[in-house]
Amino acid sequence: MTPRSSDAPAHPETATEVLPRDFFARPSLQVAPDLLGCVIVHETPEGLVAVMLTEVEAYDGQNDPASHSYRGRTARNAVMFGPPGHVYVYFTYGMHFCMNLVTQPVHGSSAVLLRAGRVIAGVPLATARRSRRLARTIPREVDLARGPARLCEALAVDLSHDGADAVDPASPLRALASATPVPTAEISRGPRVGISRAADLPWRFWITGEPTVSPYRAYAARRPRTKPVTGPDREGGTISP
DNA sequence: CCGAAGATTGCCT
DNA sequence: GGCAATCTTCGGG
Repeated sequence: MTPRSSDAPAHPETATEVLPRDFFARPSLQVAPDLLGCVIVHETPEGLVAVMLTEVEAYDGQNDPASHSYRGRTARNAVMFGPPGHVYVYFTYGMHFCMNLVTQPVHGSSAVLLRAGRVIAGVPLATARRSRRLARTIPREVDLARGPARLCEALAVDLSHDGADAVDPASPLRALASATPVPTAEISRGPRVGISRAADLPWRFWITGEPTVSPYRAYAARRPRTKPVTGPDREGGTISP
């Protein structure tokens, strides 16, 4: 790890220790609100980015129709069937990553989706990462990790991190305890965002009034894609590889 | 095998 | 507010 000349933390907001594995060895509905105020740190050759979690969602495995593991184990969701404290990352919409932290496998597999956070270290790096994708928008600081795919991009988390152990102190990607726990009175809860099944369950938790919390969007079915061209082949011939 | 949905986001009207 | 982008994964035929 990084050598320090004294015991004084160089960055107070990133000096807390990793959460104990037991923290995650509980049902998702208990872990989720407790994750608010906790910090995800990712150290890469580019530098360090830390995000304080402000919005999360609980998924309850095979007891939850909205969970990726509802219908059992597959190659994609295998990590959720493993030990708690590990990272489950999935790829969606052909372009986005979302990250979860695995919890107690009471119902076969469970996890908490990290929906949003506030970047508390490495703002310039997070801004640079986000800016790469944006053609006509300059990201505001509060938007850097506002939404699950943005959070992953700000932290440079992708499929290569699927299965990473977030409670290993030596891991570049770690989940740290909250320096100042969020009082229960400041936590709001409501329905999860963008899911079609079990859409009414209030399993989304966020810090009340936090500007980094993503806007709620109800599930909206996408209309069928325009059908492939049927008609004569305009190329009129074969195309050599 | 193939069709369709998807724990989203950004940009345009 | 609407819709395209973009492709993996899953489940049904």
